[in-house]
Amino acid sequence: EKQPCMPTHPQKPLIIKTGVQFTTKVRLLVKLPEVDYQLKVKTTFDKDLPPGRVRQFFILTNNTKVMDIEDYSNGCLSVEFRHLQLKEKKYINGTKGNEGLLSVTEELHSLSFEACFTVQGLTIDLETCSLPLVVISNVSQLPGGWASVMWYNLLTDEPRNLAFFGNPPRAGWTQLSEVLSWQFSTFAGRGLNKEQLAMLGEKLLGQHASCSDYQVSWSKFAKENIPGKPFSFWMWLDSILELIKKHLLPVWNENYIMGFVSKEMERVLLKAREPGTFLLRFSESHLGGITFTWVEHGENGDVKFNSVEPYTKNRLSALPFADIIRDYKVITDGVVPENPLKFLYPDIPKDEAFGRLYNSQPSKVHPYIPSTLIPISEMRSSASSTPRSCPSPEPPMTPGEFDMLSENLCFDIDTVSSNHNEKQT
Amino acid sequence: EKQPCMPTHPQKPLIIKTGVQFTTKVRLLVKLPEVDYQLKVKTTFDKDLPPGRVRQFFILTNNTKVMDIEDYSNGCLSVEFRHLQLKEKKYINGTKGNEGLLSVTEELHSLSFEACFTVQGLTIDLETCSLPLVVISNVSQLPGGWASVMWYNLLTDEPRNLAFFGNPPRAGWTQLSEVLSWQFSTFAGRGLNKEQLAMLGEKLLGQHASCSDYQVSWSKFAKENIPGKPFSFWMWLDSILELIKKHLLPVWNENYIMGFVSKEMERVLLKAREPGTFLLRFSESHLGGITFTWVEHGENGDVKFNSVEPYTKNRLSALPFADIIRDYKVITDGVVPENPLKFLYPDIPKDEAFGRLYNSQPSKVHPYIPSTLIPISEMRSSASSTPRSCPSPEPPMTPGEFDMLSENLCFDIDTVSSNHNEKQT
DNA sequence: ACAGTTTCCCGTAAATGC
DNA sequence: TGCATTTACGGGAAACTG
Repeated sequence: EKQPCMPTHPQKPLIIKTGVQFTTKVRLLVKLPEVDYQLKVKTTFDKDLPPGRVRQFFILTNNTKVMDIEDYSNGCLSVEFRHLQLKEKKYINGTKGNEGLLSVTEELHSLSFEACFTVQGLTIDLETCSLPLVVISNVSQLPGGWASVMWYNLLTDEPRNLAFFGNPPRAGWTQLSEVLSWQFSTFAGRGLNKEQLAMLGEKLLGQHASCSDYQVSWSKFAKENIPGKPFSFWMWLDSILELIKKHLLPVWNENYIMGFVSKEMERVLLKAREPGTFLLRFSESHLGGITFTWVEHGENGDVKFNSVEPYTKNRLSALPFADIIRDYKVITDGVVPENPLKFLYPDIPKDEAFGRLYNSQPSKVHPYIPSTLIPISEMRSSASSTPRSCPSPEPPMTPGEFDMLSENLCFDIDTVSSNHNEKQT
Repeated sequence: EKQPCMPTHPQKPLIIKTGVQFTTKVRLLVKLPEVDYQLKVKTTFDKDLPPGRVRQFFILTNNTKVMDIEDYSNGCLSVEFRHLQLKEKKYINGTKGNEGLLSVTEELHSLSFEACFTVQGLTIDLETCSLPLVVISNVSQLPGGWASVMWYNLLTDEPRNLAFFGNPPRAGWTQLSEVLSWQFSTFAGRGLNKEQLAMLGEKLLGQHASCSDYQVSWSKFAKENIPGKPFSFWMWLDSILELIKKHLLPVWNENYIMGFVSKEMERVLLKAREPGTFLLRFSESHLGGITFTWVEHGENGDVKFNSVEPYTKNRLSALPFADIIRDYKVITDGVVPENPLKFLYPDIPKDEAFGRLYNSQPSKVHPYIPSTLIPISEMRSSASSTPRSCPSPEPPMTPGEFDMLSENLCFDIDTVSSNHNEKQT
């Protein structure tokens, strides 16, 4: 009879952090014949949960409230609990929650609502409970918790299977990829296209990607590390989602970030384009990084690809990404800085694509000269001995002003580790 | 008989933040004849403080402990309270603490210790209490609280005058300047020299600075805003101290930051030096900023001074200050970037002074090209029409790549507001 | 409306537990 | 010892409260 709405973390329902306030609301779906007395509702966390195996929590703050008539709806009774807060139960005896089998973000909990009332001499007990909840103690556990919520909702319709992660089912790639795209459309405003999803599928499934609908295990999705990397597939993907949310929203929504593209595909795409054509791609080797790769032609006709060291949230909070693209310079042999980025793949002039997104920061602090940061890469001219385009008589750059690149890299070489994700579609 | 040690905030004793743990220790200075029973000590916060006028706090956690023999000292009894935590008492009736007269950082509180024991049928009560304490609820109040602690310690020897800020005495500039220098030597490792203190004195006292020992009021020191600025003298000075602690420690300790020097004095000093001579100075107009000013000679023999927009903690956490000095470039008319900083005042070659402090960040992320940020200012050539030093046939900087400075400033002009701090020593 | 003050809580670092 | 998890709390921002 009741329909429990759910507690919230910022935009992530069903995840509750200990010590942080959350809100929940219950509505009585039947109208009561007599409402001449107060109907109290009590919420209990982890009710009837047997001790052992998992942690248990309780509601720190006031957990009883009186139902009231909703003014805006059709007059049914409802109650909203606010400022609820969770704390872990500590056991005196040895039984410590979370015994190794499941990680804390795989533990499922629940919030129960109880009410008892009497109508015409008849005592009626009402009880209902929430969908499974994940309890975390630090925001660093939010990605793991959200992975659990996604997997549960994707793969079961049961309202309360708290043992779900004892033996979690696999997910078909088709349905999983849909969920992944939803994440991006929900949290970043634009979902993933076929090509992007294909790259993710390959990364996750390796050679099985060609199968019509390979089943992905929970472990492969969120628990095992990607071979050769210290993070799981979902951790990696979520770090990118966070990067977009905080630093790349307009660029992402304009569809200027190809993002998920293998290094091989990147080359195939750029090879035939004008020199100075670049594309934007998320780092596969580090969490939450974005890089650009551009193509150059040496005078002996060979094609060179360069990728800049990925920008992470720290760098991007010092300088917005569009400004990085606008101002990026390469200095070769300490001579003349030049911006190698000319056309966004396939052939959009850089300023045409990013012009509206540049942050013109005039910063009129009167007696001072405005100053801004500029991203620069320094390279030695390669073995192919590029001639100096402007051998100025007195070099404007003092030699030794920068630490020289210890090595010049003309070709972008894949890491040597044997991961499954270096295939080409 | 007891000697109370004091609770701590990071390096700032006598200031306690609500909800944050603190520690205190009491020692019994006389040896007891019989110690065959446990001697309990109880701590009470704001004991005997009459309600009204000021906020009152209490200790949330366990406040009673048994004294123990100190193993390392001469066997006297002592007890250390850890994990103490403060919370404000809320009154049901209208009496709300802090009634307008004093700001919360001027309220003085105290921590009391009580013990009661019986020797040979004689009951003895022991009680002692701490020096006055300031209670804050957010770190943003720490500077204000520390100002109070300094003023109290500077101007009274009373152990417990909680009404001190009801009518705070003035401080002689001589003793105050000593305290200010101590702040820098304690928290930044190097104190202030005569010239720096003279500039501060002038800033605080205006024309009175010449008086042999002008008295500074508490209000002028920490409460009133500096004329024309939205912050008090101490807030300004403390913001600089924080900037040094977090971002400028080595540079400050090498004595490379003149820091406190008026804009007039700056010019006098730089005027006679080589072009490219620069000095480092803290911003007077903004909290926690540092700038450099360098001198240039126009070809018509005139002397020009340029000051860069001050760097604040945000910028400095993107790029360390020494690297800013190393890499700073000025672009005139979008042509050729040049670093105008050559000699640290009076005549130390830049790299000789700062060489050891540069952060060479090779950042060997293999397949990528390292990238770093560089601070740049862009200027139009001035009305005196500086000829282009290198009119390259194909300008390497694309025109319009930066937002142009709306105005070129040859002379650094003081703000027009009538503050007292624009005098010359 | 507003300024002084407190609360809230993310995100990093440190502590803790296993 | 190392990893998983929790605790601590600075710091920015929102909420509070006269």
